[in-house]
Amino acid sequence: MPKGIPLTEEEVAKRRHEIFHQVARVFLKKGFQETSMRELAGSAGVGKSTLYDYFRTKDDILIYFFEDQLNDLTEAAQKVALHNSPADFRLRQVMKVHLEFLQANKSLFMKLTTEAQRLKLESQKQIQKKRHAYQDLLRGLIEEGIREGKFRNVDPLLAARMLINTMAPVVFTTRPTGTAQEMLEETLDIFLKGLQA
Amino acid sequence: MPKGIPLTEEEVAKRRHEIFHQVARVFLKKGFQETSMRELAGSAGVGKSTLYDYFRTKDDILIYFFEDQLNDLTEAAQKVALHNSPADFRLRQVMKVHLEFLQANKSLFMKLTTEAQRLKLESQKQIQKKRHAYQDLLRGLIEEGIREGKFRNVDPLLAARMLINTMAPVVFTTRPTGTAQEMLEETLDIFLKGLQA
DNA sequence: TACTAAAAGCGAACGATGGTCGCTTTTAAG
DNA sequence: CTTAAAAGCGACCATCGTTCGCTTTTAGTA
Repeated sequence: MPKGIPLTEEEVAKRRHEIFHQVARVFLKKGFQETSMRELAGSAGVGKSTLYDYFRTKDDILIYFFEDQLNDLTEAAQKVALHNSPADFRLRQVMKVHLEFLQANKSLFMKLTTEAQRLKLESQKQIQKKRHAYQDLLRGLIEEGIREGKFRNVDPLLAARMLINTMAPVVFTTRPTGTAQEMLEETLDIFLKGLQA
Repeated sequence: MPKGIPLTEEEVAKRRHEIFHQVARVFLKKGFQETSMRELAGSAGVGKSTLYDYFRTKDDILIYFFEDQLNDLTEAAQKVALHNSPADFRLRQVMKVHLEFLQANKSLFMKLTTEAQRLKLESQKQIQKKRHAYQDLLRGLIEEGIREGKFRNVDPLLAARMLINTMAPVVFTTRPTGTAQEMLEETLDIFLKGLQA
């Protein structure tokens, strides 16, 4: 990277992604909190301060990519949610997309989700808004299902939060009862049957 | 506490409880990870090393009491689970006991549950066994419900984990949709209807 | 009564951490 | 050739969790 010439925003974003994927290799193995900035820098082949040139704090390294992925999930889910089919079918499709995200790239999003819950409380506040956006998307689908007579009259936000909070721990567990796909399908079955009108 | 005379195990346990409830006052406000050993010691009116005389590590302070409460919950739930009534009714009663635990002492167990998820990964392994014990209790109830024809044939461990993992985040939320009682009741409704034969 | 070992309590010190400061090198503009 | 600006980064800082070893108190023993 030549000095003396300021980087464009694209170059900064590209550099962040490069650094992230390099540091991810080490922290996904031993845990984000268990990995020091010195170790992260070493695995990216840069100096410790370089991390601070691209990220405000240590927590921001994880937040930046967690939010990136959560945005992608919300957008992908939004596309599915806009299909012209019954709400319960679309909800099921959205949750399949969610599972795909959880499992992609050696469960990167899954692991980021788990690590995000272990960040400092201040850091978690930053993520909250984007989590709400995804919750609201599911809430909309559940509301449609209620209007269509497919779902009974439950609190849609509660149901949305119930579903989301169930996802990661049910799939990412030390006591699996089947494949991730099977566990998700069964969880969805129980949930959707619980909503059935 | 007189020196020169070794403390009995009861005295040690009593002392631990005293210290814990003193340190809890400060870390429940600002987060366990956000509170230093120096601050914990100060709030208990003891020296920093005194904490190490009673607890092996910082994490052990929280683990000791989290496990204590989880044992109490499992025992209380066990008593309810042994009643002579339909399994679906008993499951509902057990979850009421669970909510009582989550809400007691200004949500002490709830907050410990949340903080426990932010401990070091090694520390979390320590808690796992006791978590499994509670999961197995609910699994047993669900299995009975299936045998009684009250529940349909789902994987009982998956369903148990689904329910437990739903509890804390649904009730302890920044986006409540009612009182804790109401949110729990509705969550249980959705879940039990989902299991219905 | 004096001595001694053992126990509780604890502050100084240690090695490690996240984060900052300011230096070095490279680059383009004038 | 000079200069300002930018990227990169290691030494340094304050604070952390944990350990070491000291002080005080106590009871048992000679």
